[in-house]
Amino acid sequence: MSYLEELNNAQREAVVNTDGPTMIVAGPGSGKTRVLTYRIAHLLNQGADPFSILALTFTNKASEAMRERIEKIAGTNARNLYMGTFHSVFARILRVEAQKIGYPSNFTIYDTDDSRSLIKTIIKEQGLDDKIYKPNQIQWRISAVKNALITPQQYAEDSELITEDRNQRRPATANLYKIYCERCFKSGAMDFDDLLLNTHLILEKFPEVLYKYQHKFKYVLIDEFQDTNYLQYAIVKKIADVFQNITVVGDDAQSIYAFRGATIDNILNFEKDFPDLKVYKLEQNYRSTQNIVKAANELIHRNKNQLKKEIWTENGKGELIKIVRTPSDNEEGRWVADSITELKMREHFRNSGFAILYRTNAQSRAFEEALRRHNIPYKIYGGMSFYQRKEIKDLLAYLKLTVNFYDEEALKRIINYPARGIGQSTLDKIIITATNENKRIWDVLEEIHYFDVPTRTKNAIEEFVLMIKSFAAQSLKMNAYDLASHIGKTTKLISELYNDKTVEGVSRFENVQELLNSIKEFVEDDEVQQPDITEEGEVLNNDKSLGTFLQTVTLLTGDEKDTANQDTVKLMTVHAAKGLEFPVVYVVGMEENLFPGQQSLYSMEDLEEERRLFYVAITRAEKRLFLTYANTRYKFGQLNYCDPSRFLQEIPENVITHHGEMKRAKIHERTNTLLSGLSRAPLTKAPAAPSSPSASGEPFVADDASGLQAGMEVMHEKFGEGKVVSIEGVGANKIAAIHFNGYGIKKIMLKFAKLKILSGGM
DNA sequence: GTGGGATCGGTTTTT
DNA sequence: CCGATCCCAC
Repeated sequence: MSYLEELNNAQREAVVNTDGPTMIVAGPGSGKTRVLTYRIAHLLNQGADPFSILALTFTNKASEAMRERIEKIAGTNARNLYMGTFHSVFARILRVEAQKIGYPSNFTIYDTDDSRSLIKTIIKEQGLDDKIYKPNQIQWRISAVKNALITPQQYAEDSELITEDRNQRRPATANLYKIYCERCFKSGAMDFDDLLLNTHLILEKFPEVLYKYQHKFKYVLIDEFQDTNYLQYAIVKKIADVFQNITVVGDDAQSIYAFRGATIDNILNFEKDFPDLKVYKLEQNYRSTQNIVKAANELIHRNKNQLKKEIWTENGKGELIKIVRTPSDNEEGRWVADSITELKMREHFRNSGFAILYRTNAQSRAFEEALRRHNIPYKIYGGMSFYQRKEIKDLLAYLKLTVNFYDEEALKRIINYPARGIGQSTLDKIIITATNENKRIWDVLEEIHYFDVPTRTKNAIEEFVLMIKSFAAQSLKMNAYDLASHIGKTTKLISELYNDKTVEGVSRFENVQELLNSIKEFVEDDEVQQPDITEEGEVLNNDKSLGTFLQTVTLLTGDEKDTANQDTVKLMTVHAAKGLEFPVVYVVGMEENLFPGQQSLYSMEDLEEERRLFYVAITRAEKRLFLTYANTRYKFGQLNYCDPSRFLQEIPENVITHHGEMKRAKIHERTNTLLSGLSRAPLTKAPAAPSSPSASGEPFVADDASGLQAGMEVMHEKFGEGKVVSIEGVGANKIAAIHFNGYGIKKIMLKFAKLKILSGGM
């Protein structure tokens, strides 16, 4: 067992004691992934059946990496592990079991966009105002209650939830939730939460199914346990109940998904639910320099909510952490690109040794531009994923509809794309008919000859139905790749893109080709995997069917290509960087209101989560760490002044060095210049109007540029004294805004010299 | 039913 | 600044 010799004592203990409930608490850089992979490999080497091992991760990236590493040690057996993200593993199980609760095994998976679109539709159908019932917020709420295992019925009877909704002036939320669930069910569709929820439901309702999986999975292992939510834990707890061979690996200090329901309670409950558990602590850090480890420790100790832990390292002190101030976001980008160039020359780092980490995806732009100008190859993770692009979703929608006629979202997307004369009003009528007769949209389409519709439209619809049915018939004879190409041709989808010679058009065309390629790969991949078989004897999950492909693809977030091996600088959010490490790390945008984000400044819990996030960010670095911030930053195309992040002050002085000091006075000078320039700037299109601020909150209309002065008076009147902390410049449509800093942030806006209070602060 | 121009509103983070 | 949406002319 040569691989065991690569481990230190604590790691080895955690690898070889494979039985019984186990918790491995592993600090950043402590070889957590290695321990987990070796533990699984060890199980296999000791003769465990790979099909009896369930290993759950959070990202596809993590599970791919782990499978590869296990394969190196334990051979091709690793391919048969039941391993993947929670969502993909449960989707696989549901493919076998979903029929028990009335879903087809070919159920569609709705991604976030599909589900939001459905919610939007429902809100409109119910005649509700989408300014009050904001689809995003409703979606968030539905997701939250699903993960708390609250059914629509329970929601409607829960006085606390009802009161909350009433206070938010959204009393119909419970009803929306109910309708949303019904519509998903009717469409044969599950959203991301449903994959968990329905798995849980089936295990609870059907003891024989529970029995089956309890005995199938003799070993259960969970990575990043601190990020599991209540529902996920409830499921694995059930499954592991018989053999009790459950291993969780995690670090409460790296819990950064509370916003989506992850809870520390799972760690505490775990100790309660499995009282005789063994705990292994991995605290030695092999990744970072002493300076970085020290900064991380001091920082995280400021959090009250934490299990006491201290990471340490035998590595050298290393370079000091460099804090960098730049005048603007663009110069921040330029500085980082310069720095990368210099380090590559002087110290021979590879491109792939660098990572630029930011808080929000929107920040990537400046770095992209600078890197491109410096001819440094880079790769951006996250942002708009490949599978969210319009052209991809369009083709996928055809495929989805072919597999599942009832998929409402897919249907709505492509019934008139490319245009075939079935417009919005026709579709509206059909949907109303379907709702009234309690049918599905597809049923109405199929029976369109019974309804009163203009002949032209009728023909168009009949032709459409016929086309989709013919695709479905062909799907039985063709493989997924041939079918997809056939569909692309028949629908003119591909030729439409091919004829578009704009830059975007060409890239869309290429994207579709890439999708076809990936389907081809999927079809030709002859990796053997033991199939799942239903009680009815149906063979599932080893086929190359379109249905399997579609379910897999929806759960894929980004490009799972082997980009890790390419020699490129990596750009990503801090969230996406979890589990990764780089010799040189730039954590950028270290500004108050950005990192920590402004929503987190008013709650202790949220601020602590931001701090854990920052902890994750800096512990990605092996040798060099740069923390940069800009004095000014564009937001919605408008200039803002920024303060350095409080987190910068939480790093001990003796491990940092500064670069690019800018005098405070100078900043104020610039602020004032802007201010005076603004008040002199003539604002066009000023409507004639009364000139006194109204107390009712009605927009106050000023007649000219003096509106700015008037605006400040309104501010004082409404909010009391405050100082101007930033000004957003006069943009394309003459917007000016003042940020006030009294208790919180107050903001007003001058628009066509019309004054409006946009947000009242906290 | 379609396409163009004006207007409004919005930024966490992921499966 | 950028995309979604609304409104209007064909």
